[in-house]
Amino acid sequence: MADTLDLFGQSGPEALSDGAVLMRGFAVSETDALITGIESVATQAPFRRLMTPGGKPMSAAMTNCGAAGWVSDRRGYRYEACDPQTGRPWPEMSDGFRDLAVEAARLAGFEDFTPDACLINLYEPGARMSLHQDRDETDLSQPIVSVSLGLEAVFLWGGMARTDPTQKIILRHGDVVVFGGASRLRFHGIAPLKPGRCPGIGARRYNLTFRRAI
DNA sequence: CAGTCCCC
DNA sequence: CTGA
Repeated sequence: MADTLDLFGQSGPEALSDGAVLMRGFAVSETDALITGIESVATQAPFRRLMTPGGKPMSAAMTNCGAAGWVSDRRGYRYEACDPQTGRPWPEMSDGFRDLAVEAARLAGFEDFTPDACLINLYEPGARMSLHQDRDETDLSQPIVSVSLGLEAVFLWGGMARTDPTQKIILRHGDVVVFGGASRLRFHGIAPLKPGRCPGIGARRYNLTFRRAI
């Protein structure tokens, strides 16, 4: 069974912790549509490096699609219906994006995922994301679905306290991580991206994170 | 008060 | 520092 799936670059869901599941290669067959979708979003809402509340630019660039988009500036973190840079609503979340996220959540044991936000992070070599929690969403009973595309990255999977030890997990093109339940508020991050190049995508990693924000 | 997704 |  596992061998058959492995022929297609996939394997069964793998538990990272209580409520957190890694599905290797789950999104590989959707690569072309996902990349096209990201490029379409980026033409309407360009990637930009947000400021942290402390006033420093993040190293990963971000954009969003869906009814709500995550933003950060000197006033804090929040979700906004419109892109502050253009004043227009964030681009629609396509059915293809939504269906992929809902199906991944379902396979991970979360039946009623209704995402309204997709944050798209663009990492270039050297970019990172320090340990943080996703806690700006209203309904913490809904999971986060994270899709990795392009260059591989070292995912830091921590605990409920910032100082808890972290597990290092290599996330490759097409891998999907779902975390919810007891793991919904775990600290997590991304180690500085190593240089490299991915066919068709280049020296970049995209990360799509689907959330129920409002 | 709590939060602090930054330091390439 | 900001915003609940």
